[in-house]
Formats: sequence, C-alpha cells, structure tokens
Amino acid sequence: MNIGEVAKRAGVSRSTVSYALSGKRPVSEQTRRKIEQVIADLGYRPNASARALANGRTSTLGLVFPPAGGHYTGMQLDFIGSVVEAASAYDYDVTLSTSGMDSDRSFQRLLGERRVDGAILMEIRLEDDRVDHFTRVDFPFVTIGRTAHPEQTWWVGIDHAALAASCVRHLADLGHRTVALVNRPEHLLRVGYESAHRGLEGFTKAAAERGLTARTYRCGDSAAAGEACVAQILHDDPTTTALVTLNEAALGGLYRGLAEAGRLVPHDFSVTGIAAGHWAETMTPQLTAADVPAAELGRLAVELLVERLDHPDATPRHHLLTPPIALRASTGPA
Amino acid sequence: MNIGEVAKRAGVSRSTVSYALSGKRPVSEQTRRKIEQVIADLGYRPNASARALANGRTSTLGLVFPPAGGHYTGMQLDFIGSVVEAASAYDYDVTLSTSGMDSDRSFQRLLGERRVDGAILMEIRLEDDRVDHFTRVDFPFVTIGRTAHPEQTWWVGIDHAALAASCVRHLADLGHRTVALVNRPEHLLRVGYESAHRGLEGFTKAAAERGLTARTYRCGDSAAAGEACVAQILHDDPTTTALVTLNEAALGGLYRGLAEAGRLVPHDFSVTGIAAGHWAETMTPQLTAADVPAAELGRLAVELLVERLDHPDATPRHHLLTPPIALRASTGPA
DNA sequence: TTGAAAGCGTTACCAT
DNA sequence: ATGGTAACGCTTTCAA
Repeated sequence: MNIGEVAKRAGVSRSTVSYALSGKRPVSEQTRRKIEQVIADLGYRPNASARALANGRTSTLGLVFPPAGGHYTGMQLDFIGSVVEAASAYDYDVTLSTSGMDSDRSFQRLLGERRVDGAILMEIRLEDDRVDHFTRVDFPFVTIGRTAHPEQTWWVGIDHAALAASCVRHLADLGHRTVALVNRPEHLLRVGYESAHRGLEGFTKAAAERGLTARTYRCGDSAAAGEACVAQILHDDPTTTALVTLNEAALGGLYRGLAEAGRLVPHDFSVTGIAAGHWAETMTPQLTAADVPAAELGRLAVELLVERLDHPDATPRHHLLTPPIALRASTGPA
Repeated sequence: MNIGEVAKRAGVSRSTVSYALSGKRPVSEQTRRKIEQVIADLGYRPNASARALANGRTSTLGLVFPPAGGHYTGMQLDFIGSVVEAASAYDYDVTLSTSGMDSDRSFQRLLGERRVDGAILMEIRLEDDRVDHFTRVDFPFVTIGRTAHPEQTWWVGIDHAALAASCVRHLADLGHRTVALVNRPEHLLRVGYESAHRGLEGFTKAAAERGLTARTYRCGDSAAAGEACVAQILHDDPTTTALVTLNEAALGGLYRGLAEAGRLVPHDFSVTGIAAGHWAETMTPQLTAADVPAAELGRLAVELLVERLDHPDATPRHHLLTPPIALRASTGPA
C-alpha cells in the first residue's frame, strides 16, 4: 500500500495523490474525493522514511539528556513528557539520546546520520562541548538551561541565581542569620553544571548582601548523602538555623538528618530551595520552594525549536523564567 | 557528502563503498583502506532516511507511554532511561510516543508511517486495545506488564500479585490483624490497569489466607490524596494497624496523614508496598517495600524486542520478576 | 487540472 | 574483486 497503489486505484497519477495530500497544488473536488475514498479504504499512510528522504526533513526532534548512573530527577521526567507532548502538537516525533559529551555514540548517530531536524539539550554546563559542537556545525538546537555565553544561542531556562537569592532573602526576612546551601554533587560542579553554579552564585551574593553567615556544601544526589550533609552542616556550625537546597534528590535525607539531630522543621530549623512543585508537596512539612515549571519549559523549548526550524535565519530568542517562591510549611521565624 | 561523493574520491563505485561499509561482500584490503581514508577525511556518515528506505528498517524502536496529566512516577523515568541505554547498545534509537489508547495521534504516526521497527508498551491494561491492535496487524512489540491473556505475547513484568501478597504476609507475620490496601486511582482501575488489579488480587487473597481483616482503597496519585486516604482508612476502622500501598505518588501523603492522626511509623502503624528502591529510601522512616527493578525491566524489554526483530518467527518469550521485599524501617510488630 | 519523470541516498542483484 | 543499475516510496519540476 504505497502511493502508487493509491494512484492506480483512484485512476490518477502518483503526483496527483501527493498533491491531494499536501494541498500544494489545487486538485479538483471530484478527484480529491475519489482519492480520499481510496486512502480510507486502504488505510494508506505515507512512509516516513521515503518522505524524509525526498524532502530532507525527518519531522523528528532529538532530546539529549544525560545517561543514568546518577539518578534521574523528577524534573527531568516532567521535561521529557512535556517535550514529547508539545512536539506532537507540531507533528514532530521525539527521539531520545543519552549523552554527556559530544563524543557519545547515540548523539553522533542522531546528528551524523541526520535522524533529527533539530535537538533540545538538557542539563547544560556553563562551558558545554555539545553546544559548541552544534554551533560549529550550525545544527539547529535549543537548550534547556544556558551556557556562560548564551547571547547567540536559543534557550529556555530559569534564573537559578535569582531563585536561590530569593530563598536566602526569604530566610533573612524571617530572621535567620546563619544559613547553609546544599548544592548538587562535587563532580557536577566540577564539570560546570549550570544550575549548580548559578544557584551557588545567587546564594552567595544574597547572603553577603544581607550580611548572613553562609556555608556551602556539595551533596550527592541521594537521601543518604542528604542525611550525611545535614550532619556535617550542624557539626560545622551548630548555630545554623536554615538551609537552601538545590538538590532535589537529597531532600528526603535532609529532613531525616534534621529529625535525627532533634531539629524540628520549621520550628527549630527552616528548609527551602528549588524543586518541582509536586515533589515539594510530598515532603512533610511541605517544602517552601521555588517551583521549577518543568512542563512549561519543555513546551517553550519545543516552540522555540520549531520556530528556529521554520525560520533558519531568525535571530536567537530565549525565555528566562523566574518562578516565585511557593510558601508552604518548611520555613518559619528563626 | 553522500556515498557517491565518497565513491568518486576513492575511485570506486558506490556499491563498493556500500559493501566496504557493511562487510556483506569481500573488498580488497587496498580499496578498503582507500575508502576508509576518504570517509575519515570527509567525515561521511550514511543518511539514515535513505538507508531506512532502502532496506525497510529504521533502526528505531518506539516507546509508548501514557500522556502526562496524571503525574509521572519515578519508575517510569527509570524505564525510559534504561530502555534508551539498552537500545543504544544494540544500535537502535528510541522514539517516544505518548498514548493511552490505540487511537492516539503520535501512536498512529509511529505505526502507520513506519517510523519504528518495533515498540515497547508501558502501563499495560488487562484488556489493552493497543496490544490488540499491534497483535492484529502483526507489529513486533514487547510489553512492560502483561495483559489478562499474555500467552502468545512477548512481555516483561513483575508479579504484582505475589509482591502484594508477600507484603501482606510480612505484616501478618508481625502480628497485624487489620490491614488496608492503598491502590491507584479509581479511573486506572476502571480501565483495567494491570498492576492495580493484580496487586489488589494478591492483597485480597493473601489477607483471606491469613484471616486478616482487610479493606481496600483507591487513592489519587498525589500527596494530598494520600493524606485524605489515610484519614478515611482510620475513620473507617480505627483498629487498622498497617497498610500496603501500590501508589508511589501518594506515599508522602500517607506518612503525613499518619503523623497527623498521631500514629507513629513503625511503632503504632506499619507501612509497606511496592515502589522504586531509591524512592523508598527518601522516606522517613525508610519504606520496607518490594523494590521494582525498573532498570532491569527496561533492559530486558529491549533485549526481547531485538530478539523478536531478529527472529520474526521465534516463539514468544517473557520474563516475570518477583523481587524480594527489602526490609527497611517502616514496619514493626503490631 | 493533471501526468511523466527526475531526483533524494542507500542497498542489493546481476553482470563481468 | 568490482561496477552498473534497478529498486525503496515519496516530492516536485517540467510539460501539456
């Protein structure tokens, strides 16, 4: 059941069928109906590979996210889901590629073999070789997150610095004087992970502005690491009364560590940070946090990429989101 | 930079280049080296669309998972990640498709336009029209989870009935006499969601065998719903001393509800269920639970699918996993 | 308004 | 061991 078969049964040429389908050339009402009839009877659908070969576009987007090993966060799943749904609305498929560096196998396949028309990159680093590579070969892409020099690139992101800063100010307003930052793991900072660096920067700056005593910690992406991290914080400075976390996966462990140290949240100790909204709500007490609008970011990324694909010479655009802190139950007066 | 260009520069024909690449026909050592040289210089990679058109295979697998709306669970992300990684090891890409029913748009695209060679279906229902559809059109697929009649199909899954039953027995062994089941939401049961039904079945049967008083509840996939569910459970029968949950997303709410009711876990009340391991560990106290080996399931699903694609007439195979309960800190003597 | 035919970049069969 | 060429199924230009 290819286009030739449809043409034969409808008594027209293949080109007429093609035009009837695409509407790029007028087709008489009569033949159009005849063709539609045959198509419905046969259940014909044009072959995607042939179509891709003919017009040089695959109607597929690549979504590049880092390999497992490190656990995935809830945020990442929300991104993936929203990207797939948004892409589907524009008639694009999404193929996944796990890749940390531009040397990855599946990453090279997507690009080299032209399996996708464009790509969305997650988990951006300040200096990102994947971004450099895409830019160098002029391949259309949008990043979720931004590099150190995002001027000429297309991206969506949240303002981690502003978010971390507003967490600090929120704590300062409540009277806290000694605070800690629970960041992502050491190795992510070392490779220049954007959110970890910008969050750290915002935290540090805001703490200085408010004259707070501030310490920063790197913490593994697990409950166990979070628990250990709290112990360290309280050991280093027992007068600490609040923390800001950029580490979603450690959150449960942070709570547990505080409980073990006999610090009641929010009475004796305040916790806040950046996290996915529904995750923040599973905690007890519910986490006062800047909710990452992952679904919206995914949708915006797709919209930008589609726009870029439709207008290859458009000037780069971006969206920087600064969601407000959702006040819940994990922070209180010092 | 297509195969013709390579051929020209190497001074051979296109077919020779093709055979040098695929190894399906002997090529003299000399020309092979010359060709490889040119390929390296040009950075040539065969075009995936052309290749797919020529040999009728896309080297892409479809991964069908349900649309958002209901939040995704941690398990689902683990599946996705492991499927992508395993597929990559077999040189397959993975394209995602959100679909609840066989009528979905992106689902139809994947199938109808032959964008994928085979598919992996998640979130299986006992009577699943997607499975029926795939079977009817003889499209190669593997399900994560199994239908009511899985005899002639390829699948991987976990034995939810056995897992729920062993949770019940664990509680009975601890002396609990009145227990509750926190299941997935009403609408999922109504559409015949496998894990919810089989879990319910295993729970009910095991409770009867041990002569326990048992009640079952349907609970929304959120912390708030979990909180409400616990309130209901304790209202319906205040003598309830333990619960089994199939609902990962509600877990945080269940703990909160118990705390609000003044029931200390595990001292006054035991909680157990089926969940992803690292999720179970973020809870305080850590959840004693049957850990779903999501990563392993994803890998096995890919292996089965690849096998099926390589041997179209092989007889259906499957893997039924029954992970043991990991004893943590949320259960204790009645 | 429609048809014929030349691509798109591979693969694989048929020759030599 | 290698080359020529007809597929694969679609789009689009050129003609009528």
